Order: sequence, then C-alpha cells, then structure tokens
Amino acid sequence: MTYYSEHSKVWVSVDCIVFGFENGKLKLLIGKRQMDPGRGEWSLYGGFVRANESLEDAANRVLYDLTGLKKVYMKQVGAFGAIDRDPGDRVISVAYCALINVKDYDEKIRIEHGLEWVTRQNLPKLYSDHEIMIHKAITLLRRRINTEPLSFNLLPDLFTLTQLQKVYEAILGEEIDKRNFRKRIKSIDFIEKTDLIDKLSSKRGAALYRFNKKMYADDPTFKL
Amino acid sequence: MTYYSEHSKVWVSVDCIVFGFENGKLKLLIGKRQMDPGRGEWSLYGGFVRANESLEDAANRVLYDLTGLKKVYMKQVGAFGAIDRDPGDRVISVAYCALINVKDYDEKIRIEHGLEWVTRQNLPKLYSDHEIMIHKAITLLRRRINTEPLSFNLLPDLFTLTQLQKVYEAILGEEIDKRNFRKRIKSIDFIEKTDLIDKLSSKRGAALYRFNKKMYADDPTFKL
DNA sequence: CCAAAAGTGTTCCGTCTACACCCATGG
DNA sequence: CCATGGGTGTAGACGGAACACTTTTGG
Repeated sequence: MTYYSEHSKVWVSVDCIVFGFENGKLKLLIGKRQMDPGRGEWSLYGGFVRANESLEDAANRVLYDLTGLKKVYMKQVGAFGAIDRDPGDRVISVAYCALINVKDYDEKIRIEHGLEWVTRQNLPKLYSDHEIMIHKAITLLRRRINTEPLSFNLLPDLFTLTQLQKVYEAILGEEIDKRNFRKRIKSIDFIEKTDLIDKLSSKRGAALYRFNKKMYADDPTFKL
Repeated sequence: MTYYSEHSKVWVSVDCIVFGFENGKLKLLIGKRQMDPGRGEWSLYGGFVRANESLEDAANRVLYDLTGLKKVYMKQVGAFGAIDRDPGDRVISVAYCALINVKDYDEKIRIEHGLEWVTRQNLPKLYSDHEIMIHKAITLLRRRINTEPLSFNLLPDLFTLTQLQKVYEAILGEEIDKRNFRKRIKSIDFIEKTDLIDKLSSKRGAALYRFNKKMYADDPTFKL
C-alpha cells in the first residue's frame, strides 16, 4: 500500500560536522571524497539515510564508521535542500554537529579514512555547501555554549580551567579574562575540583576539574 | 547518469507552523487532514517536496497555497526523521516556522481550507509528530526574540506599544513590566513613533509605532 | 634563577528590576 | 463621572568588565 506514490522521492543524506579541540584550537575533521562526484575534493563525512533508520541513527552510524565512537554529543544543524547543491543528483542533506574529545579518537581510524583535523582558519574550499553547514554549526555552538554544557564534550573527563577557558575562547572567537572566567566557574556547582593535579601543561601544575553529570541532571540550569 | 542508484530514496515533505497574533494571543493555524492516512486528524499544513524545488521553495509554495501570502518571514525549525513518524509510509519532514500578520490573511482562503486559529492552550492532539515540531518552533522563537526583530512580523505595519508588548508576553509566556518595556523600546532607534493615533483599542488613543527596516539594515544590532 | 603557566579580589559602572500614579476620552 | 487603557521616573540591587601581582617549579 503506497499512499504517496504520485509524489517523487529524493535521496537524503546526513553530513557530520565533527569538532575537536587540540592544542588550544578548535578543529574540524574533514577528508577528501573517495567517490564520484567530487572525488578528491575536501569534504565533510556523510552518508545516505537508509530506509530502516531514522535521521539520528544515520548520523550516528556515519559518525561511528568514522571514529569508532558511540554516544557522542550530537545536534542537528539543519536540512540543506537547494536543488543543485549536490553535483551528482538531487540530494537533500541533514547536517549534524558532533563534539568529540580528540583523545578518544583512535588515530589509526583517522588515517585509514584519510581524514585530517584542520582549524577553521586553515579550512580549504569544501565540496558542495559544506562550508555553509560549518558556518551554521558554529553559529549554533556560539548561541548555545553559554546556556548548555557543550564544552565538556570537547575535553577529557578531567580538565584544567585553562583548557576549559580555551574551549570557550575558541568557540566564541574572543579572549576572556581569566579571573572573571574562574569566578563564574566557581559559582557552578557541577564543575567539581578534584584532588588531582595536571603536571603536563605547566611546571607548577594545575588542578583538574570534572563535569559532574548527576549533579547537572538534578538541576539542569546552566549560565556562564 | 545516476551516481547514487544503489541507495534508497525517501519522500520528503515540509510542514508549516504558522503563527499569528490576535486579541493579545499567539495562535497557530491548523486544519483537519483531508487525505489518508490520518484523514480527519488535526494537523499542520504540509506538502511534499518536488524534484524541481528547494526546501525553501516548497515551504513557500505550501504557505502560499494556504494563505495567498508571499515573502513571509520563515525559518527552518529542523528535520524530523523517525522511521515511523508518518503512519502512511517513510516520510522525512522539514518543519518551517512562519510568522504572519493575521490581518493580511484573507479569511476566505482560511475557510476554504477548513483551517482554524487556535491558541497553544487549546491545541488538540495533532497528527504524527506535529506537536513536537510546534514545541521546537516555540523554543526557537523564545531563544531569538530578544536578538532578532521577529516580533514585527506578527503585527501590522503600524502598531501600538501595548500590542508589541503583548507579542513578547505571548511568546515568552510571562508578563513584562510596562514601564521597563517601554524604556527599552525607546532606546531602539529603528522602532519609530509616528504621528498617528490608534483609537480602536482605547478611548484615549495610543501612539502608533513602526519598524523602520532601512534603519535596521544600517545597523542590524538588536537587543531587547 | 628565570621562564611559564597557575592562581587570586576589588572597584566601578551600567543594566535590570521593582514599583504607583496621573492622563485623556468615550460612553 | 467613571471605567478603560495610555503614558511616565526613580532608587536600589545585581551582575559584568576592567585590572596586576604573587606562586610554584622544571630546566
């Protein structure tokens, strides 16, 4: 039984905008297309939505293929549907933005897929409308970083306040006063100081903090 | 030439969440489905995306069918892609949120289509995931009403400050202090007072204001 | 001993909030 | 003349922004 047979179907894909944070910089995961059309062009990683999976499932599958990671923080950025956005044929794509901790990502998988971490400044020209997707994703992150606990997804479980501040600076694209930032952090209960000290980033050592998910779930107010 | 033939296509539709403002209340335009599946259920108005039109074009076409209006303020709310969201078959839908001035809307067309303006409080159970779409649309409006000049789209060209305040209250779902509101409005250059007086809403009469688009375009900062 | 990053408080200023009364008019 | 909605100002609280020096330690 087909209700809608008089209408035409289209291909639907998902594209993953994968953000990572490394050496104090926000980076994007991109690769060269290994198929036609557009073979060899820099591109986000994507895939077609299958008949038996939801959009979220498709995005998670693509991301899993790409990184071996599950349960990654992911948000829909939007649907992109210009008629000729894809040079191959009519394809509507739904972009998803993922935030991952680079340390969780097995380098071997990255290299197998021929992927690179690049900063926004060093972004090459990308396939199709992928640059627009990225732009929209960053706008979304900027809008939300002060009202949702996004930033922790880009860091290891234990992080220093300087690292956290760098994440904010990278996303917002502006410098933040260290004392004001730390003052605000102190007023947030679910960012816990641990007894552990990080000795890698400085001689003196920096206290390690942790995002307490349970505490946040109890009172999911966030304002930074 | 088909690059993607090994993948499966799906139906893609757009659904329009149409907001209007009447008698101090935010209202939604809904109707009873006139086709199977779900015939007779309350629903948003939607339509399938055609091969030769972009998502935006499809949304505009559907809205035009519905209201006779063009150049309406419209924003994408997101793509909805659960496998069984549509009882008829697999359909991915992209929701768009439109803000219209009820006065511009020809009642005849509304009645022809069997549509009703209903407040959020009086919303019946809706077809498929349309309630989720509406919820997401309102969240989006709330997030943006203080940083984008949305509100004017719900009002006539000339409006009183009380009307404008009611729009804010309706979207935010909370009361606002009249004096504080008016103080903030005064500090916004592109909300111009005119010499005209509205005598319909009160005996004394209220000054009519106007949103000056050119002035806003010159300095598109908005903060209320 | 010095370079490099960690850590820490105070003051000022502008913004938001709370709050109550008079005005003009049509009926 | 009164009911109805229009219009106005101020004081206190609060939060954000600016700002510089001391501490620790590995090399």
